[in-house]
Amino acid sequence: MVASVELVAERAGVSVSTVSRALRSIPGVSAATRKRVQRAADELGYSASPAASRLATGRTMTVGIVVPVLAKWFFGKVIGQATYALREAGFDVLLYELATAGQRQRFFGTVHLHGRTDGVIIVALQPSREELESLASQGQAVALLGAQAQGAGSVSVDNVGAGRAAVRHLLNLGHEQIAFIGIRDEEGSTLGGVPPLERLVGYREALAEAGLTLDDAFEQFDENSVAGGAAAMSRLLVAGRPPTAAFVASDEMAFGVLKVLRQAGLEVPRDFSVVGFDNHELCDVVGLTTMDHEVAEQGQDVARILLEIMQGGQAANLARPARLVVRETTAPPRALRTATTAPDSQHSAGHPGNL
Amino acid sequence: MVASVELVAERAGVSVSTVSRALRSIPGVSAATRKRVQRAADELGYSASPAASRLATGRTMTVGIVVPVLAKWFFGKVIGQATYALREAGFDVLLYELATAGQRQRFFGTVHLHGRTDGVIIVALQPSREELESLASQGQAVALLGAQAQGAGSVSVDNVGAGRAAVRHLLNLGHEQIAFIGIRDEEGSTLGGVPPLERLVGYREALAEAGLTLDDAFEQFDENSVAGGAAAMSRLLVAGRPPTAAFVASDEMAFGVLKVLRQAGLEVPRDFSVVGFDNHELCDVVGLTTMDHEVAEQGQDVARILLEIMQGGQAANLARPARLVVRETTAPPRALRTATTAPDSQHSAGHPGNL
DNA sequence: CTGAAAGCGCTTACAG
DNA sequence: CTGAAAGCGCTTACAG
Repeated sequence: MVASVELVAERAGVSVSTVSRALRSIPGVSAATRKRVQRAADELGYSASPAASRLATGRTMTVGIVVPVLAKWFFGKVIGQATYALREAGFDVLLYELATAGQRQRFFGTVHLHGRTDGVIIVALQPSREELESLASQGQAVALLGAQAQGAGSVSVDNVGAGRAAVRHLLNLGHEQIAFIGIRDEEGSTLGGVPPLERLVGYREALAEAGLTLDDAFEQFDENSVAGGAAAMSRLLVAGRPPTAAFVASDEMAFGVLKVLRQAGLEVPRDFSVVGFDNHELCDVVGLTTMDHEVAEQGQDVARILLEIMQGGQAANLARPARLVVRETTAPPRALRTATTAPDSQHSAGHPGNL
Repeated sequence: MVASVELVAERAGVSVSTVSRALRSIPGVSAATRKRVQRAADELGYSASPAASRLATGRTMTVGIVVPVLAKWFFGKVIGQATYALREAGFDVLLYELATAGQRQRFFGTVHLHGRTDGVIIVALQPSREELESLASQGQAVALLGAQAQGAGSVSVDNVGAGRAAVRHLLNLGHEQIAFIGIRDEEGSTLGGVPPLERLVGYREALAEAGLTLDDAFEQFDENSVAGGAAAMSRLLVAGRPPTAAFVASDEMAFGVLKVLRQAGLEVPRDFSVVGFDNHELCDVVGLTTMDHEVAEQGQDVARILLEIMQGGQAANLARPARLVVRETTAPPRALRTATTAPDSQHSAGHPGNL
């Protein structure tokens, strides 16, 4: 049902070599012939067999995108943006979801990409040296998002700085009992990537700089989801000395935090402040204060960087900014507020505390 | 860097034909030889060149997934589930985002899939007869999610019935001024698919059955996003005769509706009820009452159906259920409530109405 | 059960 | 500027 070069050559009255050259805009074909070939190809609805060209050239014009999970806003956004940029450049994209350590092992332990893709974008996964070597031996160009590695391009965010900024915002509001809710990696794998860990470092740095002591009980980890955030917050609620605010390493977890807080009868930000991370598209709906790190741009950047590598360019390493987006989930802690705000404050000192 | 059949054949001391047969578990190879070949292949880290096998067999062991947009929960969920099922069956997945009418035209107007995929899953897009013919001429098996067509497998939901159920819930609570907020298709294309239209039909049917008259001003359409829902709700707020409830065709739009309501000082569900559609993972966070239609299952089903077709089976057409999930955004309308609830109702009849 | 050889449909030196 | 031919790395009748 689909034409071949021979058909086109016959119809245009030239050899297959000429058809091949004419259609791929290779110099050394007269304008007239080129036009004739083009028309014949159009009339036949011809499109070169990808398998045959790949076999002949060794190039696949396809890129792989590897993510730890598909059904999350962050990854959907990144994939969407990267895919768009890749398609513009004429590349197809093959999708790989590595949700478990087992899948990850199988993916890197097998030669699968060779002959399927020319390069691969790895999102939120820190590949080991062996994994990187496997990719290299398969002839893959590689670009990382949210990680860095020798020989690979990358785009990342200063997560330590961003974490510190988030906590500083809370400190500046007067909070001193600040918790951290982070992403727990599944079964010891690094599926969640390193950024979550860096955010914890930023949290600790900010507290240390403020002269506050760290409290293990204030650092809670759980799976990166609404349920995970809710579970972590629930643990904080029963702590001996309850926090008045929390920096949550992902917006989705922060949504869960907000939910638990509401269920516990605590009003945000009156009774508790929370700042998230990502600037998820639904932050606006719940008014979540968060750290924005331009996810869409990261997706485009990582695609551009991979494209450059595949064209023989240098493997660029890009650092992207993060910034605080203040909405409605942060405010001074209640104790402080009653002391500093106007005397006619509606929150009397005798207000029954919920925490 | 990657071994070829010849290398393996040499190492195992057999011909390439035998290697090929042994590795693909084709009968007619002695157990001993098979074992020897397998070992040689393992030692060399051999994996058949996909380009070469595709050229020789005509099969790609790859499936395409086409969605109107990637960065949305619904599509991420569907893709994730379908991808998992496909991978289990040994297929790779190629991703295509058709966000604009132009992209759609280019995709179907060109022979692109031929030689790249054996079949394609099309999500939330109603392909025309020409588009279907193009896919068929390219040798593609096709399965639809959220649409139906001659010769294609499909999984869909009774959207008319689901829409009717959603509205009936509102009617049963006593609402009589019920609005519909739907998805507006971009520039006359059917990128949004038919389900949103069917939900409108269900809405109208329910109202008609209840003996209520339809009001054009109560039917608002906008883009399928938080912003779109917010814009549509804003239009409803300035209507001459304001509604007391709305059935919103997607949860994301419903989130926008909730946001506008809150900004307008209206309390949900006290002043206004809303029921969404999808059972988005974040419904739980905001307490949105919605219609669940088992999105994950739909993703698995459509993959299974495509797999069956590619194995030469019948193109199955599956209908899936939808059900109401009551949370916290629906209640009787205020007027009714003050009249029917206990006399000591805290909402006095004289309460200043916001709508 | 195993091997030699043709063929899948392109691309690309090599000649002219 | 154009064409004949080899080659990319598999698979699969066809013989044996």
